[in-house]
Amino acid sequence: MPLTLKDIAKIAGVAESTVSRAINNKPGVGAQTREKIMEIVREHNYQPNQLAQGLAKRETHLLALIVADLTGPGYSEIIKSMEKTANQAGYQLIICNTDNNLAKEKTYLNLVGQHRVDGAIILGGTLANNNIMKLALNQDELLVLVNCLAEEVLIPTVLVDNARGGYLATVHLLEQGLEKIALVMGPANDFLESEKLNGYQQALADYNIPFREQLIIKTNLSREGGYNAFFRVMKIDELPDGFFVTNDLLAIGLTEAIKMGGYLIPGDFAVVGYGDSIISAVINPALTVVAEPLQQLGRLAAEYIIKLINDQAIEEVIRVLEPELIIRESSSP
Amino acid sequence: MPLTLKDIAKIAGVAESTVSRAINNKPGVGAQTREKIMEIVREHNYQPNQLAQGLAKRETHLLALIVADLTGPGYSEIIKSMEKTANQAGYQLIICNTDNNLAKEKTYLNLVGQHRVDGAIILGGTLANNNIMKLALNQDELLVLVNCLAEEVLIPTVLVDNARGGYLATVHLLEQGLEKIALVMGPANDFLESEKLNGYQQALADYNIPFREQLIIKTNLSREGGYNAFFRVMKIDELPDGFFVTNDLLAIGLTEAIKMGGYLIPGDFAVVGYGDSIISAVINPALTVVAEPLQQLGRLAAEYIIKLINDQAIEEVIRVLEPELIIRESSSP
DNA sequence: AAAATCTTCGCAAGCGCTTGCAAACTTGTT
DNA sequence: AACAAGTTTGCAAGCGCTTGCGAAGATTTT
Repeated sequence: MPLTLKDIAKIAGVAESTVSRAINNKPGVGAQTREKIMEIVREHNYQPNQLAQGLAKRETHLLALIVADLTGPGYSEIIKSMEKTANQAGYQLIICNTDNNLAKEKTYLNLVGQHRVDGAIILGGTLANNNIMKLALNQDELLVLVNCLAEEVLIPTVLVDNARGGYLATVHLLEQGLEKIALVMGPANDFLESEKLNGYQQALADYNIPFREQLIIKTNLSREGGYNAFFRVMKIDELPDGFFVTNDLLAIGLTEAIKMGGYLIPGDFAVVGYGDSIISAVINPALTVVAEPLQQLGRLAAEYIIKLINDQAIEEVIRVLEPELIIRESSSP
Repeated sequence: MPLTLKDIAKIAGVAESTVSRAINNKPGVGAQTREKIMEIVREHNYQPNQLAQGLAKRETHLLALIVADLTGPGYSEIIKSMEKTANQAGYQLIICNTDNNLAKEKTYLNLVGQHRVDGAIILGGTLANNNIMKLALNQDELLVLVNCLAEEVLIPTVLVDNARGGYLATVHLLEQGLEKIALVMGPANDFLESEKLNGYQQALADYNIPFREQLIIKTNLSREGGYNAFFRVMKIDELPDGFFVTNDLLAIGLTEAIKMGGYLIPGDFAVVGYGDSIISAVINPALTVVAEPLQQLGRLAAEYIIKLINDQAIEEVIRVLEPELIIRESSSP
């Protein structure tokens, strides 16, 4: 059984309140009394019971990390840096994997409302927007969004400029002299995906290349999706000379299909992927990709939520991070 | 401000204790009283404050997931299934990434001792053994180990039979008629690695192939490690005809080196990897691997710790799961 | 040296819940 | 009709901590 405040007070020969004030660096304790108490605390390795502390102060120092699928691309990296930042500020992360299950989602979002956690971070994906909204409308629910965006309601968010990413990728291909660039993407109702499309279009416009609807292949974000996309594209009248693929799995499938078709990358088709997972680096040929600042994403999210909890101002409610182009073999001239 | 027990009691016109008993399905509440209370609870969507509940019952329904590096291979998969299982039993996982930092490790392990969490799961890696021991010696610290093993002290553990994995991989290569099988592995002081070596040796013995120390390449578990391993092996007098690689990253590096050297897989060298990450499937050629039952690992770990918490017996203190061989191109005849 | 001010400290209530115990109420038995 | 036995409910203490407020002590002021 761990020591309690009472025990420390008894040992030190002072009242519990004095010990409490000493430990929490609050005024109202004499210098030598404080030192004596701290000495005893150190000696006995006393650590206050967070439950009791939380109950009294109405805070848990817990953060809910709500994510549809923990195994998402780059998520471990993001989460790792999130945990680190949170931890340094004295917070712990609790995992809430929703599996895209509406009920679980709701339960988890409730954690905040029920004062079980001090705040929540929603990471990526298709978390039901109305759930979020309902939560957000309860004024004091603290919430930060990472790599996703809420509609109709303003919630502190940190995300990557996917339009910029799409732009970078497309421009890179255009700069290689390619003009018929196919875009293989996921469902366009996903904000992240549609932004990439925007960037793609912007790039074409800047280079005076006409946009051709045919070259946009929407499929599901999977390996098969990528695989099939290639054969779908091969059916159109004028073949593309380059591919911009918005997702890792898609890229894998696509490159497999290309090779299967007996074509060479980058000889016949240049390919640019999205997301600097290890996969894109080991695939053959190594993929040129738009890389997202994963660590920064995680760190900022943690910083944001902690600031919110402490009633500190946030610089930018929607913080947009710049992606970066990593050039490898799959797009060399 | 959420409703409290008191509020519900007032609405129902009964004492708090009655409400508490009704909610917790305890005896001593009349049927219609109970129903009436539950009705009100539902209607107001009341959820007890876990902090207060925890304080009174001395339990938090929190589990610490202690892991050296969250981004480890297959960990997201394990964690996902762990979270699911824990959650179904009413527990939440809190992330504790130690970064192999001894101080953090200690702090996190303390969470258990300080009654901040009801139990802890240590996942993989090189968590300092003496830390664990010290913790384990405190009788009532609840701890489960996943994919690692404690020395000198018996702690409930669930892990994969790596010796079996090594055996399967090696036998598979032997069955292809290969006789000079190199083993590329991580540091042998890692129990997981040394077990694979044991399996390898056992397989050789069963097939009457002499063990040759030269063919064992110990390196660090990284891509470069794998890359360099190949060139180290090429210096020995008699070249191998097959490789058993104990790790994903290692396998990537090794295959790169092999291709770089102008050799073919599986033509010149057959390769078998370990751990069925997506990487092994997308690499060229697709890797034959020993796959670990990741989901089961996570689920069992959660089940174990929850059983411990509830003072239930555990079938086997050390639960060993069977790996499985997935045959792909890299080892075809 | 007494009064006024500041500092240091302890008392006690409260955070929201659980639980042992006794009071009140049922029901069954003779 | 009276009592035993069982059931249902409420009282109150306690989990370990924080914090407002007043008491005591130390320090300064006139």
